[in-house]
Amino acid sequence: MPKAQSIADEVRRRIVELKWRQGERIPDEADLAVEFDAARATVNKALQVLADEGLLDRKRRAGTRVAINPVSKATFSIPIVREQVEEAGMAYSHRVVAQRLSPIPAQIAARLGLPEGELLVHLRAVHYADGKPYQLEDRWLNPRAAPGLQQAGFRDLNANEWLVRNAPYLRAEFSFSAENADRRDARLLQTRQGQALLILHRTTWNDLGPITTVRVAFQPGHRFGAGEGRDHAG
Amino acid sequence: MPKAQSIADEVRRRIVELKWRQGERIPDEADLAVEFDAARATVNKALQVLADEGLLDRKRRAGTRVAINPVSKATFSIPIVREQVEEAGMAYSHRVVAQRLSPIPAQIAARLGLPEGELLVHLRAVHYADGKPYQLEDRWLNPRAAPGLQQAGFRDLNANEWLVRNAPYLRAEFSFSAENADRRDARLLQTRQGQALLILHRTTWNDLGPITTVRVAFQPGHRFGAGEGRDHAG
DNA sequence: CTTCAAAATAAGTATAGACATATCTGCTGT
DNA sequence: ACAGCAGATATGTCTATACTTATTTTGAAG
Repeated sequence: MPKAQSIADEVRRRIVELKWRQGERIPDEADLAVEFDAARATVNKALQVLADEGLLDRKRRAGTRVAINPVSKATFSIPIVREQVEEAGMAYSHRVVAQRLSPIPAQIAARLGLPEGELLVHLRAVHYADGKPYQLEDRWLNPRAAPGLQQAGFRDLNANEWLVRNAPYLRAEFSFSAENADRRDARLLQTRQGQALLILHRTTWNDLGPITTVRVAFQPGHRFGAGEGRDHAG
Repeated sequence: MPKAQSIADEVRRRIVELKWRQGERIPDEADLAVEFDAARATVNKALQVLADEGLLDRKRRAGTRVAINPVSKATFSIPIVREQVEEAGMAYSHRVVAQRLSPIPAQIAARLGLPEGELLVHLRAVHYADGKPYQLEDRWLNPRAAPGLQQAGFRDLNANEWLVRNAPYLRAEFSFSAENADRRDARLLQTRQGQALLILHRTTWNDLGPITTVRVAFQPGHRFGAGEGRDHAG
């Protein structure tokens, strides 16, 4: 095991076992280097890891303190829905329900930071697993931030897959909420009106501007998990 | 701006602008060190950052490639609800609805990795903002993993706050789902039965075992956001 | 042509040394 | 008492060097 990592583990252990308490100052890098018989750079690396994890707060001259409230990093992948379904051993299919160039409403404009009424591609599609609705996408696409999108053809484009493979992004925003299924949601997901649905809003940007924003409505009962250090799907 | 960071930014730019495409091999550390006039250690640090972000896949001898699978990291903190409410300029209050030592049902046992029937503290509480229900907690606490919990007294304990301040954890798991409010949810959140509720399940562990698992039901309409990512696509 | 071992390679890790920079502490003079 | 400056100090960053380790390539032996 790498030395830096074993130092990080030991420091983590001391924090979890309350040997070093929240808000308390811990020995400086030089002292720890002596204690662990390592170079200062190695101790520095270990402590930086813990600071990234949110366990330590570090400030020049002021030293290193145990963070007051720890932060958890969860990892989301933006999955290719087809692969996700197939990995679960089910047959994937996909249907584009609607698709046209359309002026964006105020709410979407605000989310994207574009002027209201700008023309973007509006796409509604359903992903199926073994013929049953799996998730429902309501998506706006900005061809200006994703050159090549026009050529990809919109007729039966699987936007999710095309974007994952062709449009790297610099920034993303996620939010979760819950909504009662309206008439359309219920019809497309083949469930009853009023059914509680987990809704994920996701927007991505690159240096040319917003790429896409999407509202994903999951199949009733779906659980979206995120555990520390693990890759998870959605 | 630190050199390592500007190298990372430049590499990121080349990926986003498709100069280096997915799956493609990028120059090795030594070559990049020459190009950017830096030591190899500095280039290494920059590329490690990008690999952590999920943008690059690195393997000894095989070199560094642009990652195929997009991964986005979002950071959750476990908030102190009281502070969250007060920061929004509202008055916080809190009510413990039920609380007793109770054998855990199978579902909770499975989630915690403990034997069914083990005695844990079961707690139900409501957090209020300006007198209106803000969120509803249904929590199981393991005193064995959080010594001092007994002394903290369960009568009107704000478990959320006590835990954040006194029980650092090593691992956490989150999941989101949506549920229609049942009778009890509706009563405690002062909403109608059937209302779609965003549900967060959260479990934390330290080296002594599971600390707590909690089901949080948010006020109707609540949106749980997580921003900041940096990778691929859609 | 196959198998397997040795060589080459690129990343992984650690080190000592140096300098930069933020910020805390204490001193100084008014 | 107080403002402001000077030093001290802990972390931030970079470099050159060395050695380690996983993996691919090569090439020799069967």
